[in-house]
Amino acid sequence: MKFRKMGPVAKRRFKDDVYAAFARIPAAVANPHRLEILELIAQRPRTVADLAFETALSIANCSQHLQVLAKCGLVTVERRGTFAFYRTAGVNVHRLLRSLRDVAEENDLEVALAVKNHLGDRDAGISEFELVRALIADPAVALLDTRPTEEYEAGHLPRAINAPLESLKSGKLALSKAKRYVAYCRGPYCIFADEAVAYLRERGFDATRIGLSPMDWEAAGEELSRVG
Amino acid sequence: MKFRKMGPVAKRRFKDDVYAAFARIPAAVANPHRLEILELIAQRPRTVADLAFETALSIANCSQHLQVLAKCGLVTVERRGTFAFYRTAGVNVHRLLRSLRDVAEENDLEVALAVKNHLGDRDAGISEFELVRALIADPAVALLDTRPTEEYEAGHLPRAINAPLESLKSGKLALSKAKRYVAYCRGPYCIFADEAVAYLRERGFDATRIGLSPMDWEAAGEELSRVG
DNA sequence: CAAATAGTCAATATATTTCTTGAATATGAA
DNA sequence: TTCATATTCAAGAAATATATTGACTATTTG
Repeated sequence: MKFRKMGPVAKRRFKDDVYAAFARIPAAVANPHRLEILELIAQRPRTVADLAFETALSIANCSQHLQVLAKCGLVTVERRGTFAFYRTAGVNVHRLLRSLRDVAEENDLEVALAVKNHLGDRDAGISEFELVRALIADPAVALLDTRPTEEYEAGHLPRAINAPLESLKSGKLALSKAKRYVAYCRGPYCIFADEAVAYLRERGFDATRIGLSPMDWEAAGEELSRVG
Repeated sequence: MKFRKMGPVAKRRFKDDVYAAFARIPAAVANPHRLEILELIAQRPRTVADLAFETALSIANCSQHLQVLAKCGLVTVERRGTFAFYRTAGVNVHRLLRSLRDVAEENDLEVALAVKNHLGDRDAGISEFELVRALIADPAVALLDTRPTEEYEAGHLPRAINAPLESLKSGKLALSKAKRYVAYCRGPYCIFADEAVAYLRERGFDATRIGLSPMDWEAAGEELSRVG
């Protein structure tokens, strides 16, 4: 079948339909809880109960949010026994989250403000992406993945060491004052890396954070390292 | 000021604040009319009345939508006399629109369905982006920008000729059966290129469409040509 | 089989978003 | 100054989205 000519009224109806369908994707992402859920499962797949706990939502509510996301194809489910593991649908979803953050950072002062209100003048950190490659290559630098071990295992930056706060506190990690520590976590709005940097600095180590997350790294077309 | 430690309750409040602020951007884009408005002014700046006409909205309603977009920093206004010219805030906004479309195309069957319902099996066209560079370089190919002249003048693909439907119909453009015509317009959900291709094919020309728009081209970091 | 667990569904009250209407403002022209 | 034009503002009705509650289904365990 070929393209069919339309009068002006048909054209308007067509456009209305297209944009209505199209708008469902931003609508799915336009809820604070769903955004948080998305960023969580972008780190690694999770069950409904996991997500409900981490987001402080009721299980029913969380399940409903997940279904909204699934209906738009933003997340997929895999059922194993009575569990439902949700994961992001693909790298395009990560790219979408990334470009939302880019716009937020460039345009929306309120996000930055909300962060400042709580964090004070957060450590500006080493800039971004271009540098990360150099950091990975630099043997004087130790990259610290400050996320929970499960997320580290699901994919981390090359050469990064898993170093969640408890792990640092336990003293099991051998740290050196000669090294330069660069911490990252789930992204610029996550505080794991801040906590780790604060902890390390108090003890006299050279520590900085970067805002880049493994999700961003992958969205930019780079490979993540995995365990096992 | 440095990073300040937070208890679990403070952390939750912090996250709620961050994601609430963050979600305002997708919320602004989550309305069909605002999406259409954004895609229109991504082509070239427009006045409120222009946009109201093109989207078939009342002027007051359109103005309100524009203010929602402006409040998130997605669009900017420039006032000249009694006119208000709205334009997209920058290339990040274009990238956001692009990644929404990517997700839509990959995941959301309904958009594709809405398109199919109205267009029939639309001409699949030559694939995408990678090819466009080759097309631009190929002297046997004539790139047709089928958008209105004002949009063409605001920025078009290198070597493209402005060829809105009326212009083709008027016969003022010298066309050759030896050429291969490749048409584009505002993007995959716009029908200008379809109309041009249909018109040319009826008359025995070799014509195809591509879905790529000048906006995408720019979002990918390429330069647009401008008149004047 | 019954009980426990993980998740989903359905109904409803609440909150938010959207469109319409008509008035208000602000600029430029006569 | 007066008028017309382009846009914005404000209030309210209608439509939509959200969180809560409690019931429901399906799978595993005893």
